[in-house]
Amino acid sequence: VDSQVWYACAGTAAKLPAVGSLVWYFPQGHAEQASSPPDFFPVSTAGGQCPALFLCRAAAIGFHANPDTDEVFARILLEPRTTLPPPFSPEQPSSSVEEPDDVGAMAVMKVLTSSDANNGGGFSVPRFCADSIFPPLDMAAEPPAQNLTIRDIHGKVWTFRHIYRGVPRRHLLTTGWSRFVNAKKLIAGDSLVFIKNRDGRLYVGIRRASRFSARVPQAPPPPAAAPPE
Amino acid sequence: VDSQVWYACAGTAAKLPAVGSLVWYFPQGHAEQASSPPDFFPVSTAGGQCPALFLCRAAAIGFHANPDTDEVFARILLEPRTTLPPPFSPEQPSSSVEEPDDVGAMAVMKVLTSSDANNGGGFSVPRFCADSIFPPLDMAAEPPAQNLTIRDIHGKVWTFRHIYRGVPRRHLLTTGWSRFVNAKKLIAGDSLVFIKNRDGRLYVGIRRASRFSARVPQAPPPPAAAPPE
DNA sequence: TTGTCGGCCGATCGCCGACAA
DNA sequence: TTGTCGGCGATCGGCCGACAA
Repeated sequence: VDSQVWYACAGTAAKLPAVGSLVWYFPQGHAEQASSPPDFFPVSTAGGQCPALFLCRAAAIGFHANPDTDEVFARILLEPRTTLPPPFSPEQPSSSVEEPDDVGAMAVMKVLTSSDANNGGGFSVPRFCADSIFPPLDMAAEPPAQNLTIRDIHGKVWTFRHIYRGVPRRHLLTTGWSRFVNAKKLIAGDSLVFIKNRDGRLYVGIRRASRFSARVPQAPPPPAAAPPE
Repeated sequence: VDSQVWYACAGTAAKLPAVGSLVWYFPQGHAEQASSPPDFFPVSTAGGQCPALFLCRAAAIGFHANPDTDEVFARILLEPRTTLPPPFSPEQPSSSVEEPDDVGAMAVMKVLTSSDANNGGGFSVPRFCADSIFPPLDMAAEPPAQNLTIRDIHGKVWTFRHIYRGVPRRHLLTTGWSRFVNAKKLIAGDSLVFIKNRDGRLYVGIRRASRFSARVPQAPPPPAAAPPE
C-alpha cells in the first residue's frame, strides 16, 4: 500500500517510528491489542513469564490494509538490541518518533451522516473537499457535472458521478455512490478520507466508527409540561 | 444433524460402516479426497512413508453439514486394531457396510431447472412431491394454497407459499422461494431433497451440482442448408 | 453550507396464465 | 405433467429540488 495514502487514512494521531530508530517493544501491550495474539512460547522463561520490555531497532516498516474492511495497519520488523530475540511483530501502534511531513498531497475527511449512508441517497460533498480535492467542474454546463475516478486503498477503481445542483447549489456524489456504500458496508458514523496525491490521482480511504459502543438513538423524554401519554 | 435427514441428503449411494464394525483405513485415499489434508507426521516412518492400510474399528460416527453450503459429510472415529495409532479421521466416504433402512420417512429429490433457479420465478413442485411430502391442500379453496414451514439441515426454518394454480393446474412454490435461492446460492443443476420425517416435519436438503465441469451452453451450429452470415 | 425529507420516475422483482414439449 | 415465456402490477432504488438548521 502506498505510504502516502496509508498516512492519510491512519490520521494525524498515528505515529510510526523511523526505520532504524530504537524503540521499546512491549509484549503485554501487543498481546492485548493485537487481533491475533502473538505466540511468546519460544522466549518464555521457566516461570512462564517473559520480560516486560525489549529494546529493539525498527528494521523495516510495512504498510498494509485489511482486504475486507480497508482498515490500515503497519507491520514493523524489530531487531532486538542487547536482549533475547523476540518473535516477529505485527501491529505496533503509536510509538511516536517521526511522521513524514512531505505533504504535496491533500486529504479531506468527512463523517458519514445517515443521509449519506442510507440507501436511496447520494453523498453530500463538503464544499472544501470539492474545491481542494476534486478536479474543477465546468460551471458553464447545466448542471455542472463530471465522473470521478477514485481508487480505494487496494488500488481498486470506483467511479462516481459528481454533480453540482439543487437550490441552493451543493456538491453531491450520486451514481456509483450506493454501490460503494454497499460494497464497503458503510454505516452512518464511519468516515471517508478523500485524497489527492501529488500526481492529481484521487484515492478514498475508510475509517470505521468503533462498532463497540455503537448506541441506538433513543427518543428524548417528553418536555416537562407535556402530560403523560 | 439428524441422521435421518442426513441420509436423505447424502443419497442412496452413500454407505457408512456400522458403529463397532471393522473397516480398513486407507490414508492415501483420505489425503486425496479430504478438503483439508490430514497430517500423517506422527506415524510416518523414517522413509517418509506410512503403511498403506490400517485395520480399524469404527468407534463412533458423527453426522455433519457444512454451515455455508449445507453439504453433508460424516466424521468417523477410528480405533486402530493390531497396528500403530492413526490420527483422528474426518470424512471417510463409501466404506460400504450397512445403511439404516428405518424408512418411516419420505424423501423426494428434484434437479433445479433454469426456470426454478432464475430470479423472478417460483419453483415447479413435482406432482409426486406435493402428493407424498407436503400436507394436502384444501381443494375447495380458489386457488388451493397453504404456507409450508420447512427446516434446512441446520434446523433453520424457511416458509414457502405452496399454491396449486394455472391451466392446467400445477403445484408451485412462490413467496419465499427466491429468498431461499439467493440465501443458498442455488443454480440450475443443483438438487433439492424434500423430506418428511415420521412426525410429519418437513425438511429440505441441498445437493450441489459439481461446479468443476460446469459447461456453458453453446449455440448449435447452423443447419447445413443455411447460408453463411 | 449541508442534513433531511417527500416526490417521482424507471428498473427490477416476482406472481400469473398461456402454451407446448 | 411441467419447463419456459411474456405480461403486468407492486415494490424498490435512486435522482431530484425544497426547505430549514
